[in-house]
Amino acid sequence: MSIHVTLPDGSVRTYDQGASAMDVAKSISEGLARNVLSAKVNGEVRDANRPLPGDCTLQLLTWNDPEGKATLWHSSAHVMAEALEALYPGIKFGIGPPIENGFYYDVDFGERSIGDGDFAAIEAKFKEQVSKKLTFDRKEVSKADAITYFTEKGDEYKLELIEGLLDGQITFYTQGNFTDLCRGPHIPDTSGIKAMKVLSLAGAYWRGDEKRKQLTRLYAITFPKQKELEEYLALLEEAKKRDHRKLGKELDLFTFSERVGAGLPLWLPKGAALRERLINFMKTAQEKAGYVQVATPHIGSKALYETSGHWEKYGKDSFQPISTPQEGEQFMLKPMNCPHHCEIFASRPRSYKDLPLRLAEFGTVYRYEQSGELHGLARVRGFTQDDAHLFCRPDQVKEEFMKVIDLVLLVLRALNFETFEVQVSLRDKEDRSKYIGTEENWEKAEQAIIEAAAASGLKTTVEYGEAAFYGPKLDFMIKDALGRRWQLGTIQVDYNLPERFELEYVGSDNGRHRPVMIHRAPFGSLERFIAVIIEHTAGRFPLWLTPEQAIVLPISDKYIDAARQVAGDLKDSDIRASVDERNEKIGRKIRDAELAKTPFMLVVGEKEAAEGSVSVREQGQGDLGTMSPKAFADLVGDRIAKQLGGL
RNA sequence: GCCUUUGUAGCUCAGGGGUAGAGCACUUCCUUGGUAAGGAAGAGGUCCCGGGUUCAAUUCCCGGCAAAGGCUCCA
Repeated sequence: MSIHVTLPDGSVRTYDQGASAMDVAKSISEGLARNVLSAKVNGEVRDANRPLPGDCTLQLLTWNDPEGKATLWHSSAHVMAEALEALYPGIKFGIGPPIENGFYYDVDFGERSIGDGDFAAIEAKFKEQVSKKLTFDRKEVSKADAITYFTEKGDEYKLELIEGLLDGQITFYTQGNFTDLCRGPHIPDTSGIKAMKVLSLAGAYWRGDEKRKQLTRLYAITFPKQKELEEYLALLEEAKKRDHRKLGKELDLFTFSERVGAGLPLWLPKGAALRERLINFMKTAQEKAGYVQVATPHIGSKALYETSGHWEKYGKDSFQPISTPQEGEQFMLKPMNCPHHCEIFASRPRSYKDLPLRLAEFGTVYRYEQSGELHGLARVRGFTQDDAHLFCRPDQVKEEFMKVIDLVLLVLRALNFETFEVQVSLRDKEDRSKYIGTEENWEKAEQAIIEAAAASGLKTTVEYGEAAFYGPKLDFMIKDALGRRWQLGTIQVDYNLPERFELEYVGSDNGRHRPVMIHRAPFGSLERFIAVIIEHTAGRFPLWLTPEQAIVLPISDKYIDAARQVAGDLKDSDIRASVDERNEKIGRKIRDAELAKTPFMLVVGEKEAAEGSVSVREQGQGDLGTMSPKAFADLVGDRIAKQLGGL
């Protein structure tokens, strides 16, 4: 009997019954066989040395395939577990999956406490195990046997996992002295692992549940080459340099104060000015799109949030109400602007002719975040949204939604964000208790979003369970320097708040109708948005946004007056410029301006002072030659116009 | 909130039971220099806060506060 194996290039090869993916690899080349980590057989990732099931399609997986990497890392997790068990007998294991960059294993160390001082020993033991060229042996076991094994071992976590599995589908893998409950697949043997590093350690609740025991999670990563590990560590270092918390300090944009409180950013003059420019940019774009600005207070009566449903949903987990001293009235720091805006809509009768009504406000809101969740500007307790609420007729929803998508794309383009993900966030498929509103309205809202996104030609992914409690969302996500994903802009369709606030307009039929609300914030929060811009640009902001667009550098203090004249001329052309009047050589001034990431340096010496010109140098680019201040101003103006896309 | 780590000059960090250290930044002086660091001198600290141990604590212990990584990746 022989079997036919179809390879990715479409070629078909014939092998004896019982041949493995590894046999196929060997028949192609020894080099390939050495690099095979696992194999995709009929779309399923399996051990490379398992016999093929018969005629099949086969893709050999190596380090160059995401699944290949995952296999190596998963196997590495087993080896790390073995190393840990050898070092710390009696410990218990949770789960140990591969992740985006490496793998982790959750371990119950019992009374023992592990710190990063223990990493070296773990790495050494790991290398010792790996050098034995251990193989991973797969074994199918009955549920009863599996339970017996881990009962004897005393590992209640594995037992709990087994409980959730079906008899007949349980497999163990053994390498060296370590046997683990595992679906697999694994790499042929450990010789492919050449470099390993324990990266960090963290507490992680068993099964992600805060109420259950906290295990110790060890993050680590392995590579088939030592050099790749070094490159990866260098990459992490590089990412640290882009960290917005570090750059924000270096660029004098913002700070935090213990005395003011955690998660409450203080904007320094340069940062505040940058924020202001973002706000003005958005205001201009919104005015063109038919929005009107409103302004509302930072607090609102508790009753307002009882009406909106926020109190019931978030009351316990938000800043608690503040009370008036005499009457004991209760007010909340506002966590959202929408209830206030609903009341503005309700302040007088509305006609269908008034719709859509687009109320915009740069509203500062306050949300309690657990102390451990705070993160620079990206997660804070007080932040400003570029918020707006569009009240429209049901027949206008799709068009309005699409207009908002256009606005978000305009913003992303002006800030050079080329890569972002768009996520359609819908309700949890099973648990609907988290949401308010009728099934019918949710259906309508979800449909509206899906259709509008499709009509705008956006590539989207759908996530269930990510919707807001009052409606589905379209979220724009960006990755930061460390690869963490942040939600920026968001657009949400909401049929519920208009109902809770009993909002109405008079239709052309002279009857009363309920408007639909669209919540939207292209930046999301200004704080988080600025954090992401900082990391995305490594502090080299777009010219229109940057705090200082040009710095004038006199060659010596004989030319300070000429330099001041130039700076004055530039100011008249609305260019932000200052003069470096320090008693330093030109080389030093240039170096400092380069490091400060000032986009343009204008050198003024004897020649320039005499002819009223400037010698222009662009940050990171070098000398652009001599020109008049006017010509330079035009150059800056042109670049900005291009960036802003005509706004 | 919980786990691990950290907190020393404006910044980055070294140190260590008994006068507190470096580099950069800052101030003053010298230098007037043409596209990435000119020279010299000087000033600068509640060693996060509170308690304990000790003859003596910035250092060791306990408790706070703040910051970092994680608690979402499901055999």
